[in-house]
Order: sequence, then structure tokens, then C-alpha cells
Amino acid sequence: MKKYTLTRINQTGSISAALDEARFSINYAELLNPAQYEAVKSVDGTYLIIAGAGTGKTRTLVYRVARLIELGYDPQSILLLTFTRKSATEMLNRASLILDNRCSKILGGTFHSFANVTLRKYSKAVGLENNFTILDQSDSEDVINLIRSQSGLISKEKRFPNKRTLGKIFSLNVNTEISIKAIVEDDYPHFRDDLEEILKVSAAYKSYKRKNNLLDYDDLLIYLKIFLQELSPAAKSLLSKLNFVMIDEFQDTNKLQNDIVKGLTQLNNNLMVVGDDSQSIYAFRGANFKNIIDFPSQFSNVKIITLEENFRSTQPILNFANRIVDASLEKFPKNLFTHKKSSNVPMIVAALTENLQSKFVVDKILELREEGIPLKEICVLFRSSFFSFDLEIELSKANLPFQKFGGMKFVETAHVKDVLAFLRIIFNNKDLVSWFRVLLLHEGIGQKSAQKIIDEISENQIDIKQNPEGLKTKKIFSKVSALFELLHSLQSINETPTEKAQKIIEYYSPIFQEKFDDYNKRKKDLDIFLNITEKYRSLESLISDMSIDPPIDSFVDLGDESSEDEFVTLSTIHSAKGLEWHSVFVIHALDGYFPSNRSAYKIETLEEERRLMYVAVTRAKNNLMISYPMNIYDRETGTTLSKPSRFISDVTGDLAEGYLLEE
DNA sequence: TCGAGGGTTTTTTTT
DNA sequence: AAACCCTCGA
Repeated sequence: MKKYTLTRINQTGSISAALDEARFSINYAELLNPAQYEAVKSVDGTYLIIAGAGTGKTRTLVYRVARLIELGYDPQSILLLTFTRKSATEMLNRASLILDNRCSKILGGTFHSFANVTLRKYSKAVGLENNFTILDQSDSEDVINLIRSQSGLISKEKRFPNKRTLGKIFSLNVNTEISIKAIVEDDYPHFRDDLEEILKVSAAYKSYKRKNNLLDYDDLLIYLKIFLQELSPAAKSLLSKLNFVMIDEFQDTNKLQNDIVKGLTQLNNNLMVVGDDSQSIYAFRGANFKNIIDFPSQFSNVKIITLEENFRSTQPILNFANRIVDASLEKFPKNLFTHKKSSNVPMIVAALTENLQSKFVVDKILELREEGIPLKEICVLFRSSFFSFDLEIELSKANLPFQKFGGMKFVETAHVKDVLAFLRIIFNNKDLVSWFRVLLLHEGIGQKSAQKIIDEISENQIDIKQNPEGLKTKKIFSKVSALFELLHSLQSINETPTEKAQKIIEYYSPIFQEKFDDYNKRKKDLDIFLNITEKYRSLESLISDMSIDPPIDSFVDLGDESSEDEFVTLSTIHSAKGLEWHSVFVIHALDGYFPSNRSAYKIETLEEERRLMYVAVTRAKNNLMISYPMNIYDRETGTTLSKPSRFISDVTGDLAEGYLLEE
């Protein structure tokens, strides 16, 4: 028996490093490629990981979390911010699988959910009440609309921007820190004359939110940023516990989020950001891919690690993807490669009509299923969610189950929002937005009456705890006395969120049937909503999650059998971020639709569309089929679109095979 | 003041 | 095709 072990070490490794490695339960060096390993074994310092599509970005983050924990760091000292809650949970699960349950204890979530938790915990330090209400996009539009219509800005002669446009302008303003003036002049020159009024509405919107304890998505980030920058004792105590900060999908962060990252690391510069500048697709929401481009100059001593080996796609697909992204004007140099060889070249299919395109996709899916590819490994991607309407019909005809992602969210459907509004009032009696929504549901109550009631609520003249009778607007109150009774009873009794929701739905039922012709279909959503509430013990977490981390999409337009586990995925490209399938279709790759005509005028937006195409094609592992209909009438421009997307039109010959599809 | 009816614009992508 | 906005009668 040997008395010693002899370990071979390479030239760069030191003896102590080789010894250290032996004490880990995971063999990191073997399970990762050299670039991944380098990132994973880093401890102190600032790192930028440029991770091309499919290069094991998630894997790298997961292993780093495991390794830090193996090194003995407290899970609670590690913060991992991701783009969606889904990817956060997925990462924590994976980390728990490779190591142990400690990995699920790290701090994680999206910027918005982290802001929510932090602000509720330290609300005093930022001057908020901890039961603030979060406005989702349509809520904030409703508030803007209220201000807009009250301010008397709408005159007959000139058109004033509508609530949606105003919301976009305001949000872009705070997320990018570009002035409202510049945004209006750049993107909405036809409203240039209304600038004064737009600014007034903006100011009124801000003070309305402050007065009523309301935070929209952007405010969550703003308050978090201020909280961190002011470095109050509360903020210091938070930061002193944080040892490591990791940011996923860094290419899709905006100016505010970048500032938050700076704030989080002001006491401790152990920061790792991961992203792919070529996959930045959220500029419309204020994301600035310059964050990742300029990262090395904005933080000190940045070490850059580039992951280039792709583990997902075959070489022909990568060649195709590389060609698309090669034309980008600004990017970190990278060249994806793989060891997965294949002679299967991407297909580009020109279909005579839209319906023919759908039939082609359906036939091809059936064919793939025959070959033994599970439906779960097949996905159809598109630029905008309505591009799949025709296909959805054909899929149903062929009895192919599918599930659609992107587009209308479950919680954004009017009926679910209605029920949620009741719950929000119970949680925060001063939630005037929800009051407004609920009051308007009642027969005989319109804008004016609702406003009167709300005024009295906000001035503390009435309260759901009191009997509303005998106050100023007596007549109106007779119409809502039942509502006040309901809210009052829900307030005082100690029930679970589910029980409360049940009572609300009972009360809402007649209103609901009156309001929607298709209430039978929508009824299903309310049942699902009730199921979801069962997971929650507190109203606060239920309501926050519904705004920040909305569950799955509406079940109204679900394909055949929802219970089946086998289904084809239909998804917008944005919602397909980070995912992969054996076979991927990209439909409606039609110039004018993708890139959209709207994007064609500005170089920045056009570049983003190109990156979007890059994201789409890099989802495919083995088969990539891009198609476009040759005959689509575009109402907006009054022209017929017939050319393939400019991003693929010059890619044929050796990189792709072209086909023409006729009846 | 409510709410129905009709004419018109507007449309991506999402936390 | 749906959302939005305005007008008008009750």
C-alpha cells in the first residue's frame, strides 16, 4: 500500500491550488470547460462573463453558487439577480441538485422582486409605508388616464397622446434617464407642441403615486436605487451581509438597474455579471446594451471571460447564426463553435400564403413526431404574438396540443384583474386604483360618482370599517352598500386568501356574467386563480407575486387538452429567451413584420431586431426551419409584404436551403 | 351623469 | 380585431 499520492500538476497551477481542489465534493475541473471553470473558481473581484448563446451560462452560474457554498460562505450572503423568477428558481433547483439544499437558501429573484422585498423590509428608511401597492403596466395606465382626463387637457382640436403613449414616455424617461423632452422630440415629434402638458401630467402622476402609496414597476427600481445610494444605516446593514452579487442577462439591464448594481457593490466589489451583448432584446423597455459593452470601463479591475463553445446547436445552425450576428455594428468579438457535427442545414421556406405556411408547419410537426421527436422538443417562434393565430387553428384541426407563451398574461385579463382589485383594497384600504376599478363595476356608477366616493375615502371621511350611510353622497352609496359590507366583512375576519377570494368571486359572479359574453370560457380562469391562491398564506405575497411574477398565461386560448404533458410550444421570441428545443420553426420571417416596419427607420431598433433573429435561431438544437408567407397585406403601410426578412435574405447557398411552397 | 353606439386609430416585444 | 375616444339620448 502506497504511503503517499502523486498528483500531476500543470505548469500554471500552483501546488496549493491542486491540493485545495481535492476538498470539494464536486469535480469542477472535469465537469466544466476551461473558460467555465475559470469563471466558477473565481472568488473575489469583478468579472464580466461574455456568454454566447448555448455556451452554458446557466451552468456556470449554478456551479459557481455551489462552489462558493462549498467554500463555506453563507448562502444568505450571495445574491443572484436574474431576468425572470422562473430562471431564478430553475438555477437554485439545479444548484441544489448538484450540491445540496443550502443552494436554495441564497438570495435570488428579479431586480423587481428583490426591490419589492427590500423596500417592504426597509420601508421606513425610504419613507414608504410597507403596504404600498404595486401598479402593473395597465394599472399605471389607468392612473395616467385618470389624471389625463381630469386635467382638462383634452380639447377637441388637437390630439393629446393617449394613456399608453404617455405611460411609455414616462417609463422610458425613468429607465433611461433621457429627458421627456428628448423622448418626445425623438420618438413622438407629432406631439412636440404638447410637451408642456405632457410634463404636467408626468408631475401629477408622480405626486399622485406618492400621495397614495403606489409604486409602479419603475418606482420599485428608483426607490431601491435611492435606498442604496443614500447608504443609510439600514442600507449599510443590508450591504454588509452581502458578499457576492451575481447578475444574469446583464445585456438587458437598463440605466437604473446598472446604478443599482453599482449601489449593491459599493462596499464590496465581488461582482459577476453574465450576459451576451448579441442577445440584448429589451431596448424598447429601456435596456441599454451599452451597460455590458461599457462594463469594463465603468468598474475597476474587471476580468473578462468569454465562453464560446456552444453545447446546444449543430455547426450548420451556428454558422447560420454567426452570419446573422456578424453584420451587427457593435459587439464583443466572439465566434461560436461546437463539436456537434451535422449535415442538416437550416431550411428557408417561402410559402405562397399564410395558411400554406401553417399547413407546412403542422405537416412537418407530424412528420417529426413520426420520427420519434417528442412534441415537447418542438417549438414555433414568432416576432409578435398574433402571428400565430392562423397556425393555432391548423394545430387544433390536426389535434396537436400546444401551449402558447408570451402575449396576454393570465393576470392581465380583465376578469382576473377585477377579482384582484377587491383583494388589493382589503390589503391596502387606500388603494385608490383598485377602488376605482371595483366601483366602476357597479351599475349606475361612472367616472364621476366613482371619483366622489374615492375623494371621500382618500380624505378619510369614510372607511370600509364604517357604515357609509349618512355621508355626503348618500344617493350613490345606496348603490354600493353591498360592496362596503363585503369589504368590511373580509377585512375583519381572519381567513385565508383563498377563502376571501371565494367570497369575492361569489359577489362578483353576477356582475361578471353581465359584463362578458364569453363568461363561460373566462370562468375557468377564475377557478385557476382560486387554485393559485391556495399556495399563499398572506395577501401581501399573493398580491405582490401577481404583479411582479405573474403565473402562466391565460388558459382561455389554450390548445386542446391542457392536462396533457405533451405539447408543442408556441412562443414569442422574447419569451423563449434562454430556452432550447430539438426542432425550431421561425414563422413570419417577413420583411416588414420581422423586422417590423416600425423599426426600419432607426439604426438602433433595426439592430435590435437583428439580435432578436439571432436569439430565435440559436434556440434550435438540431433542426431549424424558417418560413415566411409571400403575400401579406399590411394595413399600416397599405402595401403587400412579400420579401423574406432582410436578415436571412442573403443567407442561402451553403448556409441554408431555400424552398418554395405552393398549393 | 351614465352608458350605449359609432367612428377611428393603433398594434411588437415584458418586469 | 381590439382598444380607444367621442357624442348623444335618457
